[in-house]
Amino acid sequence: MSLTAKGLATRARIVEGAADYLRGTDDGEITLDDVRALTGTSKGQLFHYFPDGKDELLLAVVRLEADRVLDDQQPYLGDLTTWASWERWRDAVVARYRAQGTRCPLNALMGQVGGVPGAADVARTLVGRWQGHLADGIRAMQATGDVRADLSPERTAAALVAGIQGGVLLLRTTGETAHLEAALDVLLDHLRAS
Amino acid sequence: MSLTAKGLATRARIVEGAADYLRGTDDGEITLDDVRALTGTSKGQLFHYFPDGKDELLLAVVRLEADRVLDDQQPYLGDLTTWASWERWRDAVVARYRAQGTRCPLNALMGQVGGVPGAADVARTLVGRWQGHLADGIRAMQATGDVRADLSPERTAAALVAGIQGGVLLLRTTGETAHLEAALDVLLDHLRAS
DNA sequence: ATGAAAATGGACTCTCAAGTCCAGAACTGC
DNA sequence: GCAGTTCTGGACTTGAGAGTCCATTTTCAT
Repeated sequence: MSLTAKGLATRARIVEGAADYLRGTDDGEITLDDVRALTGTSKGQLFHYFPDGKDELLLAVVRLEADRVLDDQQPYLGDLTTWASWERWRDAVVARYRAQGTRCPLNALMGQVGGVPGAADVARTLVGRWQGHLADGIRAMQATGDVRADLSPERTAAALVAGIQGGVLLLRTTGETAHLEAALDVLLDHLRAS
Repeated sequence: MSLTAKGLATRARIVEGAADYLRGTDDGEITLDDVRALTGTSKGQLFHYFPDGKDELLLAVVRLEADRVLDDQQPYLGDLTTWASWERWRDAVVARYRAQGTRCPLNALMGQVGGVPGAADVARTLVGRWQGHLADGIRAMQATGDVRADLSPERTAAALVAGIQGGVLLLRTTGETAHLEAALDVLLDHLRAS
C-alpha cells in the first residue's frame, strides 16, 4: 500500500482530528465513529490507512503528541545555559499545561490509552530525550560555575522530569497548577542554591 | 437495603477481590465478569450490593486503595521528626512501589479508571492529607533547626508529592524506580542542604 | 414456626463499538 | 483512454460487557 498525495492528506487529517479531539477530552476515550464524524471520513478509510485498526491510529496520535511536547518547550529547552533561559523554560512548561487545563494529551494518552502497544516505547524515548536536554543544561551551568559540580546532572534531571510528570498528573485531578509550579520552583531553587 | 453480617462479608469480598485483581493488572481494566469469577459471585449479587453498577464498585475500590497508600507509609509518615525517620519513610515509599512493579493501584485507578465519578475527590483528599503529613514533618524539622526556616513547608511538600506521583508514573511506563528515587533523593537533599 | 427481608444464581436483553466486506468513484501512469 | 491502483462510502457482522429480571434459597425477627 503506497500513498498518493491525496491519501497522505487524508491520513494526516485523521490523525490530527483524533489528536484534537483527544486534547479536548478528560477521559481520553475516543471511538472510531467519533473519528469518522470529526474528520468526515468513512470506516473504510480508517481501516485503509490504519490496517491494524484503532491501536495503530492511536499510536500515530501518541507519536504526534510526543513530538509536540518537546517542541512546545523550545527554544529554551535546547539552550539551558543561563538562569534566564531556565526561567523562560519553566514558564513555558507551566503555560503549556495551564492552557491545557485538566487535559493533557500525552499524560492522558499514556494513562488511559496506555493499552496501546508501542506507546510505552514512545514514552520512554520522549522521557529519555527530555531528561537528556535537562541534563545537558545542568552540565552547561556547571561548566560556567553557576551550579555546583558535585551535583549529578542525570539524577537531578530525572527528578525534574518526575516532578513535572507528577505535577501534570495532579493538575489533571485537582485542576490546579500549584503542584507543577512547586515541583519546578523547588527543584530550580535546588540548582541555584547548590 | 440494610446489610446483614453475611451481606457485609460478601460486599467486602467483592471489593477486595476487585482491588486485588486491579493491583495485578497493567491496564487497569476490569469487567464485572472478571469480578464474578474472582469472587465467586453472581451478577445479581454485584448489583445487589452496588445498585449503581460498576462505577459504584470501582469507587469503593478507589477508596480502599487510597486508604492503603498512607497506611503503607506508616508509622514513618506520621512522625517525620528526625532524618532517620525521613530516610525510613523514603525507603518505605520506594519499597512499596518497587514491589508493585509496573502496576500501581491508585495511579492506575486515577488514570485509567479516572472516569469514575467521585474518584477525583478521593484523590484530592488523599493528596491533601499526604502533603499535610509531609508539611508537618518539614515544620517539625524546622522547629529543631534541622531545616532552614525560610523554606516553605507547603510548597516543598507539594514538590515531594508531585515528585513521587511522577516517579510512580514513570515507574509504570519504564519499569524502573530510577525516577522515583531521584525525585525523593534530590528533594531530601534539598531539605538537608538548606 | 412463619412471614418478611435479604442474599443468591443465572439466563436474558440491549447497546455500543471494533472490525469486515465489497462495490463504486477517482486518480495514476503509460 | 484504459488498465491498474488507490480512495471512498456505508451496510453488515461480531463480540464484549453492562445492566435487568425473576425465581429460589437463606437468614432474621418475633
